Amino acid sequence: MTTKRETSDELEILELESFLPYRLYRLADAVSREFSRIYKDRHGLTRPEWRTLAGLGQHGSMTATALGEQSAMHKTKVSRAVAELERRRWLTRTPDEKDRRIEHLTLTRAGLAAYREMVPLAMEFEQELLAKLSAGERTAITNGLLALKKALGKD
Amino acid sequence: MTTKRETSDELEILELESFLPYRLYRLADAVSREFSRIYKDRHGLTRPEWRTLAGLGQHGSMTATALGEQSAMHKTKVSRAVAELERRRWLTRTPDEKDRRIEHLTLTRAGLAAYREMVPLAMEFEQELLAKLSAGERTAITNGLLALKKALGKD
DNA sequence: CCACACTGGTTTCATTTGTAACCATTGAAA
DNA sequence: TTTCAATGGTTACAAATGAAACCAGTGTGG
Repeated sequence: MTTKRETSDELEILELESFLPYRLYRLADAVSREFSRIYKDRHGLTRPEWRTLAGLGQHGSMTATALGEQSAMHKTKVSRAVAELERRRWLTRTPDEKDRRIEHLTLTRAGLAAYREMVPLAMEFEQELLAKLSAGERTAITNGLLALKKALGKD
Repeated sequence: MTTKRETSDELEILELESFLPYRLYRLADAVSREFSRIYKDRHGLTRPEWRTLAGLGQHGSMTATALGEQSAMHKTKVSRAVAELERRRWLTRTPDEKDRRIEHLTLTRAGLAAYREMVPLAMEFEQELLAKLSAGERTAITNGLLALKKALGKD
């Protein structure tokens, strides 16, 4: 992954292009940026807002903390995204009966409609991307990412 | 990569956890965050600053535009990172003789020293990460990322 | 019952980022 | 040569982010 130009303690050069953290980041950034156009153009959503929508659409009803865990967002991001979606009337908060600190978040009809509209677009985006890969490459990416995730211990 | 719950136009659910852009981003973010500790703890560098250092260390002397291209950074990021490294006296600007818009950036002795110190740490980080993978997984990641990059057309 | 640590969530503030406007310089066209 | 589009780079402003302080509300130990 990385090339040593010298063996001893002479100057060692790091080839950024093949440095894993960099490669990974650059690619993720490019893909994410590309994909973001879909929800940004369509509804002016930010990434945290899109993730919130996606999380709620997928799970039906979640607390803010659960959302943060599922989509790896800082609580402040969640808080702000939720506030914005609420402002749009895409979700509602229902206070928990037993624990009044907790709010259960649910998509409204409008929120659900937006979700239903986004899902096929998201899938299509992914399909188009994957379609450019061979079957072998697809499994390579899938397995590679999975393995790396495990290696990171952030399971 | 993605699961359809329904075949017809009923509600389709997007499984965020297996959605490629999300998986990619999450992983890159985690790795990058982890790695950033190295240059942040050690020298209080930001990511753009680190990349600038890495670029110059690798290539010896570059213009700001070249830096931006190599490390996929917006010109404003480059500009600010360069300004900061200059403030630290880690690099110097030399105006181009022929084209006075251009400045050639070069690491000073101090900058080079910092670079030399960082490189082994970076390599070690990568090695430790890769060491947790099997040989097959390593090639899977490498090839997968490469293929995806090509698919994106951002070569 | 009452401290007191903890948790869910929001807000405040400082930093980082992106967009667009900008300045200076260049190069080609009129 | 003057003009004008394009380029290298910086700056100004607005938006997104993260850290830490904060405000309930909970639940445990005395």
